[in-house]
Amino acid sequence: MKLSKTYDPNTYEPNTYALWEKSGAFRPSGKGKPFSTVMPPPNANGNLHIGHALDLGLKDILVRYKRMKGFDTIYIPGADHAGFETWVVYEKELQKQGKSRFDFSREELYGQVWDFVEQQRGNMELQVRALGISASWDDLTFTLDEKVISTVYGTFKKLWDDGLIYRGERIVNYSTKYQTSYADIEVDHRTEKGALWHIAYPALDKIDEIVIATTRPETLFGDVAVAVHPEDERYKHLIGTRVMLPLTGKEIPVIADEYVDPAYGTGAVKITPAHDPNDFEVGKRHNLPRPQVIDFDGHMINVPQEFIGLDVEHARKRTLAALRAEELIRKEETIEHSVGYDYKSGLPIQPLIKEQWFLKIEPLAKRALEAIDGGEITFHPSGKRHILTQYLKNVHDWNLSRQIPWGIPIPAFQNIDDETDWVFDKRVENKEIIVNGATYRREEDTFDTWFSSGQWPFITTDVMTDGDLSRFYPTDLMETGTDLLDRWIARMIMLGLYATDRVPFKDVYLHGMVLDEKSQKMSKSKGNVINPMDMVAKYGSDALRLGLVASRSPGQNQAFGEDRVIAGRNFCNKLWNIARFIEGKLGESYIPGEPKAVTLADHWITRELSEASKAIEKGLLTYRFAEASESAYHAVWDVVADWYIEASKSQDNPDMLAWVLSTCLKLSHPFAPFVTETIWQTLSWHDTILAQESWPEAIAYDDIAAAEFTRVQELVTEIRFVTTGLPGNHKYVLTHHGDSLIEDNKQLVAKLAPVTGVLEQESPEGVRLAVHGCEAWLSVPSDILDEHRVSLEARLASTRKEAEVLELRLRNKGYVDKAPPSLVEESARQLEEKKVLIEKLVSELGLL
RNA sequence: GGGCGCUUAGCUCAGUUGGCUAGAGCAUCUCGUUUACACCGAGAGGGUCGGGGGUUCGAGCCCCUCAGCGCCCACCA
Repeated sequence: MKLSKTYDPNTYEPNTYALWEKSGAFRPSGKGKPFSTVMPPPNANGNLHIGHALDLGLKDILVRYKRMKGFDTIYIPGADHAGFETWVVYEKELQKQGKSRFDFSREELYGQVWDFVEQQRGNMELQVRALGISASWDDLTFTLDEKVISTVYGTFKKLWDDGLIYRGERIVNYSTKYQTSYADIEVDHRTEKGALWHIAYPALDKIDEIVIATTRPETLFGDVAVAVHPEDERYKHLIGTRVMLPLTGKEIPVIADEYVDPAYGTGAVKITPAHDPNDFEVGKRHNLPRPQVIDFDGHMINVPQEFIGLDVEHARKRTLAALRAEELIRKEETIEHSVGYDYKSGLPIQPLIKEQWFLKIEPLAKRALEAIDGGEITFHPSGKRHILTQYLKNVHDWNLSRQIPWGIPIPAFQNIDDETDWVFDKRVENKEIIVNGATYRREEDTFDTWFSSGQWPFITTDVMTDGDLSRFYPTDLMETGTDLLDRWIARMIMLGLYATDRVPFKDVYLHGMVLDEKSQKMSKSKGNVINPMDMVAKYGSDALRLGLVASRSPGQNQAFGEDRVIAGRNFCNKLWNIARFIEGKLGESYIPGEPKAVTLADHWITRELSEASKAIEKGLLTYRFAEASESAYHAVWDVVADWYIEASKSQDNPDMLAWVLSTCLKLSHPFAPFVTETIWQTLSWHDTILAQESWPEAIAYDDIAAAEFTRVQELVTEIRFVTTGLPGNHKYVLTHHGDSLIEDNKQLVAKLAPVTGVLEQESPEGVRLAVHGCEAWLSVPSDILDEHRVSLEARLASTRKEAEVLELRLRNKGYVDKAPPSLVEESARQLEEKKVLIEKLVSELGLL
């Protein structure tokens, strides 16, 4: 097959992927030790972003490597219904149509979103393929698949039976825009400047007063008490008395509670149980009522007429104005405080009381901590472990309820005659069910998406039903973004341990965010988002993968450099041209024989590729992807292309050439799957699939011959250095005085180095080459030798300095006594080499 | 209020049990159409590893300290 001059990825990638799929290359082989990883399911109706390309690509590198190493390998793909995210998108669609969620029943909405998602579901999966991800598509799991729902219900039932699920009225983080509650973790806390108002609440005697401090004056209508610290001398006399709640004519008690910090504000706090989590707790302790004054849509209720219906912001202004009019504001100070925002809408989160389903997290968190502390899970980078344990130590009960229709319905029913009587039942397609003669009405809320995602590893491997894939659990690797550490990783560990008694994965690898070229976070609003598919179209899928992986360390956010993608593209082209050269050399009718190292270059390349293979494996097994890919890059480019191919032009060995090519392809395959497979398919001497080939085996070589080649390299490099340093673009004759290495490798040297010939002479003349391993001269005429003197002198000076450093080191008793002997030997050897060079340089300068 | 991370060549970054004469890609300079590749080849320049102190035979790597950036967590009104 004739290959074009440059590799054009777009011509080959789709066909190559189709070949893989058709041949079943990505299905687990059923042979060997299992190796598994699970894809963090991308949003089914979304598009992949650059972070996905990194995320999916890193795992794929390892998966492809393990497959080649003979593991029974599976990469389980997924698609996420992305409950809330998708719902927000769909609700916008509804708005465009002039409709709202209240126009439909839950079933209708669910059906509509299902169709909406179904329409564009293919995109994401096509994009994953375009990235060359070797996923086992037959095992694709969508987060609303039957098996997901049944497993989630099974876990919920177990939690319910174990008394870990409870329904409670609590302060929840509520998005008034999207009309649903959030988990703590979904609230975006921002530190900002705000005002702290000191407001006087008059005592009943109208003479005394108590001044409270608040950032939220509009909630005073919901106040049920003023709290002070029990030991606070300033207020002790007021404890137990009543004060007037401004603007309302209500009387509220002054109570004592340890929660109050006497040093903050005025040391007196208004207590609003319905709109502040702390106040809620105080209210509970003191058995206070909890009137709600802000409604779920963010407007004022149960307040004096003039405030009814105002949104929070206006209510605040009007309340302050009214207080000012009554001269009750004593002070206004500016403070820094933290405000919770809706991460989606950017509006403030309202703490509101709502009855929700909660999961008692403590026992689960405790068990997760034990597993982590017991070393059952390894983290890369290891430091992230502490972030997780810190989270697990402080985590609060998890609110599982979401008031959105797009999700897994909570399988609970409420007795219509007894609102405290709830039963677990999976018949969620019914609005009402009869149990023991009583009618129960269905819960309308759905689960937080993370409740099902948190069970992903054991759902996708069918552990609970002991299915075919259960051998892949626990999975070997969980690789995802650092941002998902608590919201996802923590929950998978907790729920995995709870449901299966085993950790869901052995290793966690966390990558950092892919930032834009200027190290800024990518965001739609900044317009700096890089679409991975654009990169694939421009440079090819492999180039993108190589570019993303290069020089990237775990857990570290890092800028995206198109430079690196270009370097990746060039690497693919390099491979392509190595193949063109070798295939051209071998011809269409080549029949492979046993590769056997014959020439010095053969021995050397065998050694180099065997070392490269080891370096790549070591890199991959320690999750140092960048180092591994660099090893492959270096082996292909600097070793094979720059030296071996060139050397083969003077002495070739077809079977070795074929072996070198296939070894290059195998070693590079995890990092550049498309181009390597494409080339593999052009090889005339076999019809296998590279993705299913085994990792290269080392072949025998002679150490001495390999070392001799490196001496030839040193000689060649020196000739090149000297020649380019001289004026004019002349080539010279290389002469020597019975040096067998040079004499035996005349043609090789002449091929690699810019010389007009290699001659053996009785008394060689010209520049004596400062090379350690051999004795040679370059026939430079004396009139241009002077030009060489300057560089020679510089060379001598720096070599002397280096020798001096080595000498000092070896004279240092501490070094000789304490450093490892091999290191001392190495230094001594280096010093000897330097001395030889100095001697040569000195004699050369003397000749000039 | 807690925790984490970063500061290494012009740019983006590697550098994990301390042994480095500190690397890569891109950029720069010089030369080059040699039977694959200009998405190329050969060669070169460029860094007191943020500042200061310490431990050590030896520190980019460990400890202390200062400075500058960034991120995460948190129910103090």
